[in-house]
Amino acid sequence: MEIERGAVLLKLLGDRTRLSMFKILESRDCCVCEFTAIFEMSQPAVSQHIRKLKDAGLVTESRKSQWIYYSLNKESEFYPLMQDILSHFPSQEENLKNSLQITCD
Amino acid sequence: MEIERGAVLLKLLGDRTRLSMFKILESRDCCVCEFTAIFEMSQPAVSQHIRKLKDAGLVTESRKSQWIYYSLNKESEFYPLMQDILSHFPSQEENLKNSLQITCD
DNA sequence: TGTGCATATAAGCAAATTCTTATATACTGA
DNA sequence: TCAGTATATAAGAATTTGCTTATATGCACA
Repeated sequence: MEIERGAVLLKLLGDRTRLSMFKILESRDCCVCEFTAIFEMSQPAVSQHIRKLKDAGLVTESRKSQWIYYSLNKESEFYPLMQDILSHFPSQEENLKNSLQITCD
Repeated sequence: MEIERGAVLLKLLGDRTRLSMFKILESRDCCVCEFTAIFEMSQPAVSQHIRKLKDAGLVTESRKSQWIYYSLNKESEFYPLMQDILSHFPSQEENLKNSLQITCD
């Protein structure tokens, strides 16, 4: 992988919120409203983070009626590196628990 | 490793110049004047990048008369992750060649 | 068709980032 | 001790980032 392009990926992962998002997406797909609950962050803020990931081809979206679920894009040239990086971090179960009572359905 | 602290490392690596520096330091120690030649970048700019790496404990320095050589800090808690990341990138031999005629000595 | 919820996007702002130039410090060797 | 080289640091400017608030779009369901 090119240094130039790799640096872009690493910069995207180099943000607390986005890194957590990735780690969560590693274990299950999520929609925006879940992230707003998990991170106690405004909906536009979450959408803007996701936009960056989508623009870089790191995540894919699939609409399920009102909701849009985001997943890690396993086809991305960055996916192997992403996996390696994520393996160094603990699962974000705690964060997920925080949002259990607010899960959208 | 904590997400919070990991994001700091990834942000530091998420810069084209610093990522190249890391990759070069993986194969050999370097001093500031070499980096200025390799990257065709001003000396203060290089020093400021290195300062960030040093502050995060990612590199160590050792003075050799006039020159200060920087090395990857193998004792850093981040070192295993750094290694994993760097393994995805090609060696920076080309950049090193560019500076061969300018090596300081 | 109209209302409500989920999401996207735009515009604006404050803070962070990355340079620049200027200057200070540390070492070497005549 | 002085001149030259290597490096660090400070201050300032331009750019980028990550939020905010306001508004638009898309879908579901009565």
